[in-house]
Amino acid sequence: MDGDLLNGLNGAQCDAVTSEAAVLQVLAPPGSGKTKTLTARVAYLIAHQQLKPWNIIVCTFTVKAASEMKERITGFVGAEVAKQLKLGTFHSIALRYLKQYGQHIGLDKDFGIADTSDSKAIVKRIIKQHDLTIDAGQARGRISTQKAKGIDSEHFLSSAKKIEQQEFATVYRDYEATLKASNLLDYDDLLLRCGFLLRTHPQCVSNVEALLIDEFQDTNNIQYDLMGLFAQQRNVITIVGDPDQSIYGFRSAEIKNLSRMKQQWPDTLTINLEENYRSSGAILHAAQHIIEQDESRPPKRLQATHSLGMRPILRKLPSATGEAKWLVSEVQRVQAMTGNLLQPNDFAILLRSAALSRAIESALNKAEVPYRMLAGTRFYDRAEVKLIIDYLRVINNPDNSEAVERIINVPARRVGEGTVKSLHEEARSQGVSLWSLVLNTVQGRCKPTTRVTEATQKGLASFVNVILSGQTKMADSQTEQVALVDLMTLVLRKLSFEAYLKKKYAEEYEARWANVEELIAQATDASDPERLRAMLQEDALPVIDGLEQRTASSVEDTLSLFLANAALTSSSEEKAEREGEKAQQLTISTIHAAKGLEWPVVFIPACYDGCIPHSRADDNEEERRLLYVGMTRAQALLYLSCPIKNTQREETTMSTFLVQPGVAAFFEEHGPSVTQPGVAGLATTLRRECPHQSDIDKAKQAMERDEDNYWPLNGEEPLEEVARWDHDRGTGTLPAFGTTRPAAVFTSATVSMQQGFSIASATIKPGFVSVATRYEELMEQAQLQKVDKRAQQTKVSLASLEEKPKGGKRQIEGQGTIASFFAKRSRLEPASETEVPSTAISSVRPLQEISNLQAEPRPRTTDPRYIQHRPRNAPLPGKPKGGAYDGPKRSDRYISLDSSPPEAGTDENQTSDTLPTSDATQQEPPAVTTRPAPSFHKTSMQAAAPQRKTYGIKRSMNGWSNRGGKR
DNA sequence: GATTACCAGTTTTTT
DNA sequence: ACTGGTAATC
Repeated sequence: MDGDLLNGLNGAQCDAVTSEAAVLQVLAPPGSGKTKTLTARVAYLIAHQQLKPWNIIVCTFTVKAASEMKERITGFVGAEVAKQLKLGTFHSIALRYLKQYGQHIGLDKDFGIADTSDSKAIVKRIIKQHDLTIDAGQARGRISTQKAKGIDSEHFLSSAKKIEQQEFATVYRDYEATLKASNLLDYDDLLLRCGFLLRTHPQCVSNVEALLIDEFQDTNNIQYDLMGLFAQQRNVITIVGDPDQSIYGFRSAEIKNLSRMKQQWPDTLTINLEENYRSSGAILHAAQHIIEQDESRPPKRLQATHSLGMRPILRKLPSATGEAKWLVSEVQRVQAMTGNLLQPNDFAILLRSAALSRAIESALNKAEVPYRMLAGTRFYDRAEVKLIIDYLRVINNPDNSEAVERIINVPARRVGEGTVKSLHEEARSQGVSLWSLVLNTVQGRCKPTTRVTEATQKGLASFVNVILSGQTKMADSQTEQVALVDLMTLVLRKLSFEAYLKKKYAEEYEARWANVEELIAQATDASDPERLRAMLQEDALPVIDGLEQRTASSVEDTLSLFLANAALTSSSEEKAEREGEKAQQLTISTIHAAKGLEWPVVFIPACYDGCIPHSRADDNEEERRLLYVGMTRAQALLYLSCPIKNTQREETTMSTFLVQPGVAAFFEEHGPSVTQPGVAGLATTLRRECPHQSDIDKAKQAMERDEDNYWPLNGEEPLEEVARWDHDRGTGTLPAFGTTRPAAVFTSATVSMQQGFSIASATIKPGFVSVATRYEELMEQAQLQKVDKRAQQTKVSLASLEEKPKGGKRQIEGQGTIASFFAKRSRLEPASETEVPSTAISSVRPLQEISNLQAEPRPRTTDPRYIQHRPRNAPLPGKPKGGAYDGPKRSDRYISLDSSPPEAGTDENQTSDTLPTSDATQQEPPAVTTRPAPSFHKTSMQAAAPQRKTYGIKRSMNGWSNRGGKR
């Protein structure tokens, strides 16, 4: 037994699993087997301490973490036992307690859950009603924060002084009143009320023998309280967490809870896990370097167990679209060059915000790379599903005015916004719900002051009819057997829902209807008495003597349970995941949603200031941790990239986290050359079988290029793109280089690999180098570069400090950053046997200082293979110097399409302040000077260019929200 | 004449 | 998906 359980665990993990300590903290960095340890401990508690699974509570923060945890525990103890555990998100566990014991604190058993849209609508209405000036979104956030801190609306009211606070107090109070009137609890209420229940009725948790919490660094104060309350009987608590991965501060997570826990239970045992089993050494070192920028953070050990592997990549690209194209080409290249060792499933693209997916989706679609969205819009939030759910909610509880308002005119019934507002207001002043006013109007019992046209009256009647027949059906269920699914089909039929979808979504209709079918399937599932019993049992809390417990009996109960679960789950995702296993597809996700997961290859695009760190974030440390979390998802290959222009075509500055001293040393500036030993190293890191050389060769054949050498390193447009621009417009006479130029060969090379170690030279390093030695080297190298760069760095950061406000004359700052970034680059020269960066730097330096007439501190990589890709580095023969070259920095001054380049004088004046240089032209590499003049119009063209390229994909569709269940 | 329906442009992260 | 503006409609 022990053998099985502890198999494959290291010493520290074993200690954690078998610890006799009552209160245990396991602090574990990414990839150290945190979840594995937690699941093994659950199994251990059951097997060795004879705890009953139904007396164990396991809490996670996200739905995905919960299902992952369940899966892994099932692996240990089998499905039967796993099912008996009380496992779920904090919210779902709180929900179970409230559904089953809520009557003890005066909670109606049919309470619904106010989801985000409900609370938003309520707050908005209150603000409008009182003519307040505060922002609805902000107010909502503040309500949540106040609740999380445990300050209720009354308490807040008494302490409010300023007008602005008074306003907020009003909103808060009315919001609470509205929830109460509609019999709703919001997300925070679930936790708060559960806390209240357990405080006043500790018997509810008298059975609990152990509590385990995953990702503890994300707990907020209420959740912390709940922890103590859940465990109040025996105080047996195990938590795992990592302060470095705390990324939910916006949800009031408190890292301090870790130390608070130690104070509350002084005998808390802390075990640190230090070994990372996930990522290659190079990835880990880079991530570690970034997280250590936070100086307030206590130093922590993180031991790599894998070999160094390939250095992460930090790539510059011209634009979001360019970045997306490059990204896709790298996916394809790496896949081919590794002889299909890597499949689409092995790639993930992690984003700071979901909206960034657009360009990437286009590129993936165009290249026909299959992909899926992880945690896009939750299933129950998809418009068509939500609509049906809302109908059911109203049938279940017509006093939910927010839900009524959302569905009253969908499908269109000629009941417009104005009418609804007015009716709502009237209902409020009469002290009745919107529904009863509408009902009375339709049935002729009252005449509203609101003007209602004949058509509108008819529309209202048909709405009332749907709801009433639904309610009748439910009432019938007392006498005959009516299932949940019957109710749903009734609603669908009454609404002619299929026809409605067809009309509204046209060609997208199928995917929409598929979602509805999925919903029907779920309802069918819940309607099957057998399945229903199983589900209820799984949710059921153990019966406790002398404590009254409610259980679902009627359809009504089933419905309200179903709806409550719908508000908390994203259950179709499991299904999507299962399907996802069959079909190979790449993953796109937000970094937040990717927490706890891992992939062999990870891309993190859009690494610029304003995105990471996000411009609206108020805690930059948290943003840094977010980047850290993203980076540590990668097992073997990590790509960060930064378009030099954002989606609004403004110039960007690379993320502050990535321009800090020493960072550049950890990255390559382009994708790796994948060699045979490199593939072997990858295979080792991923613990997979190495593909045959013949497979690699075969895959290579199909590739247009086998190196990441199409996009210039400095982030400018590739020559071919520029040529195409000109050609399309009929003004250019290119191309100087064929579009199918043979791929360049990395002679002086960079990331060649041997036995999993990256070596900065093509010269293959003989013999074995220990991880430790390599690490030393790397650190030394970083150190050297740090010293070397201090000077430039100060310059740059000063510049960027000054330029904090956006807009204006960005170019100086931007160029400074770019220049310094490239100045840091050192490994492009063939290094000596033992890679000594400082040498490399000095050998590169002279060339870097060369500048052309433009006086642009453009990066000067010495690598000849890139020279031909830098069309716009040279002064343009016989033409004014501004032109095509000054794209980004002038973009704000060119709005319309302008075919003549800017006056030379202006440009010179402007740039000469920054960096006066003279003789650069002569030293320009020959390859460049022979190149014909490219476009002058890039900047203005871009500004005037059609807003979007659609690539034949409907752009109206925000894939993020729709893709989830389809295909 | 007022309302409703449709179209175009922008979006932090999650229960 | 949400907002705000304009065209179409009772």
